[in-house]
Amino acid sequence: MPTRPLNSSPESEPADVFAPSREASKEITVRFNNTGAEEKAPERVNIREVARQAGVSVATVSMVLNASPRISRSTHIKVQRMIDKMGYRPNRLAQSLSGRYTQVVAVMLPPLRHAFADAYFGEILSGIADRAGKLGHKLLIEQAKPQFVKEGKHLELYERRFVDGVLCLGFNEKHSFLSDFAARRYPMILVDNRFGDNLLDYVQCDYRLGAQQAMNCLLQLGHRNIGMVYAAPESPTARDVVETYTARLVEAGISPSEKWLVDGCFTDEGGAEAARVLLTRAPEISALLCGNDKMALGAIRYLTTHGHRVPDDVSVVGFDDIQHLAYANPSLTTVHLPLYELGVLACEKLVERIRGKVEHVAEVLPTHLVLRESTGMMRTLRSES
Amino acid sequence: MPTRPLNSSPESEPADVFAPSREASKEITVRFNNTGAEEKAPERVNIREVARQAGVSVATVSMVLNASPRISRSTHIKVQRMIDKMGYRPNRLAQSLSGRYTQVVAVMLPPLRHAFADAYFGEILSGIADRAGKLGHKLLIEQAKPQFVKEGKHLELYERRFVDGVLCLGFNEKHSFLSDFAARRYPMILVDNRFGDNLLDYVQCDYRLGAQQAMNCLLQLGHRNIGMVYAAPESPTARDVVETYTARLVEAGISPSEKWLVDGCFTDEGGAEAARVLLTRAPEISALLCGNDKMALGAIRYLTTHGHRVPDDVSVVGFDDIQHLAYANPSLTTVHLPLYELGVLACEKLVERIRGKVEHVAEVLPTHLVLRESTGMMRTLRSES
DNA sequence: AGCCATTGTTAAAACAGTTTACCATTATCG
DNA sequence: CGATAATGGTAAACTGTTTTAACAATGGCT
Repeated sequence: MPTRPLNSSPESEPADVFAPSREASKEITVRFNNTGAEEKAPERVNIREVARQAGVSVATVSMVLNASPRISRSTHIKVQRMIDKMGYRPNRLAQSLSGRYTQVVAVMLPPLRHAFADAYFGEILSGIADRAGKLGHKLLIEQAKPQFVKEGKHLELYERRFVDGVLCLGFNEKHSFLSDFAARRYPMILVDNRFGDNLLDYVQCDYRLGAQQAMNCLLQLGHRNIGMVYAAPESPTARDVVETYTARLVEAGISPSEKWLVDGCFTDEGGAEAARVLLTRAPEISALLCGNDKMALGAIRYLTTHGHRVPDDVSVVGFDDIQHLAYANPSLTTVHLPLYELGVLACEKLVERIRGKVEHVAEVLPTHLVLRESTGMMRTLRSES
Repeated sequence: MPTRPLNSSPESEPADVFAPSREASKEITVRFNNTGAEEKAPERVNIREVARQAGVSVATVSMVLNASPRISRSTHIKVQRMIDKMGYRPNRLAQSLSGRYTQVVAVMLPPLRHAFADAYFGEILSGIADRAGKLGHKLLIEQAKPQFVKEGKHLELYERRFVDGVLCLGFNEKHSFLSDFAARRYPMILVDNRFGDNLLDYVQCDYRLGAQQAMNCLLQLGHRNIGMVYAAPESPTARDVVETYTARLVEAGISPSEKWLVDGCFTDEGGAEAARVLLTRAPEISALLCGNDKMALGAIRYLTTHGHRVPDDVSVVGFDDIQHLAYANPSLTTVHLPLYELGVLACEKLVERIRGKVEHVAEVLPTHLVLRESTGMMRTLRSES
């Protein structure tokens, strides 16, 4: 999608955004404060004040703010000028209280220790944040700690009118509290996952397609004994990958073995350990498909430090295409998930759902393979050629 | 709401000239509702409803909610019971509108492409989020894109009453808009940085101490020709490190050379490139101090792939101690920054500042060295022993 | 008994907007 | 020319809470 500069330098903006006149008045304000009179220093102006100064009713100012067609051009200009002159900014608490929407959406993260420092979540969040900004929505972040859910705070988010809707990242069918949202018809979208029964709204990457792309690559390179480091079997999308992996093996006339499958817990260390287990109990393996890049990296680290060259002895394919891994050594061949775009889509669809423009959300985004250095032809084929 | 009946009672009562009881006419409404249909499932209950059912005034319910000591024990229990029974949740838009605080704080991130996926920001954010939760505050995230600042949206955050205060991560003196907050006395705390004039509130790690710990380590291992990969010279804390590095060299009787200093831009690739430049133009270097872990990692990657063993030929020390790097090969000796704790402290202090409990915030947290495998005795010393 | 505190409760006035029903003007048309 | 429609604007009701001033009902003390 948008290809932004890697180092977008913020100093491109002018040094002083505001007119010096405003700065001057500020100084006066501060002095006034210091003499100890009243702390009404920032002098909040409200809609009534604007209406009086513009010589119109409060309703008229409100309609100007909301660009109502019932206001004539001349009145609109007159009022808008006064708004600018007085520096009036509508109080959005009052707006939301009397209106229908809060214009805030929440992002819920799972209770992992490093949820905020995660490359996978981060990429999705970037997309969400960008689109939310464009749609005039603010973003609230919450981590769904057990305590949080137990106290029903996830429902309070709506019921106390903190937000209009919620995006849930990194949850799976084990997190039954997610059904609470649907039961009350509160707008919620599951991001990059779905529930088995498809009763919950979701947007996700096409993990089946991704797994096929990865398997095609390995099979075409001549690999037949392909191991898989999976994770989170309780997640439908993760199961998609395993199922596709198995199906492709069968299609290629290879009978998949239980010995070729190990859980790597989505972590770096888990990936390393999984590689150890796999190559110990199934030395015939010449390629590994990993459920995410972190596990792939861990696997490569284990392999290279234990006498297996990558890709000469063992090929490795990852999943995610997280940043800064193009520089790894060897650089990782991986299935690119359009996570930024998924975040954008999730936010877009959530707002549509909030506005009642759609009833149900179920969207899938295609993946593609990024061929780098961690994959190669199978050993025997290479020596033959 | 769009379909708001102006006249809340369905049956048109004669204008109740004598009855000042809006409450009375509402009772009819409610009875009507209750005996009528049940289709309006979520049926929002408000404080008036609770008051009527409990047979007390709205003020009393409000005081029960806020645990006012002016309410008798018996009344408190009676009202609380009704609140629970009806599942009443106070509308926080109304609470904030009438009250002094929104109970929301914003976190501002710099306009970097991967700001949300960053291990450094993520660790601080974890601390902020945990403490905010404990203090009953919600978290809003914003990325300070140039456009955002240019339109004055950072001030709107307060002026339209989105938040009570702001925490700014990853900014430096070049970002002059930060002074806007202080000029208006809006609560804002700079996290892990400060402005030269110290007019802005801040909390930070003790970078001078950290740099000393790192230099002590290298000097004690016998290194004398120590290079430095720095970054962001416009940031006071980053300058602290460079200054301390230079000072310690001088103290040890070593004259620092300009050739030993290279900017690595805080990135992995920058670190690799910096290492290349340093070892090309100053082959005498036997140790590197890096301004963060990412650059250290990049440097190690360059070194190990270009005939320099780490730590046998060159020792490397990082800064940050970001997670999952303990597993790198060789694992990284680094200065641990208490980023989680810094986040907690920042949030704590911001809320104190909002509440008016403190006037100015300036806190510094100590660092400590984590000795791992990327450092070793200097070559010549080793061979002597 | 009369007076002053103390205690617990309440009516009403904020807070700052949006929306609706209604009311003047003009404009259109048979 | 008068009835009807369209246009532009407004008063007041409404969103759901906190807070303050006032008030009744006790209790303690001369």
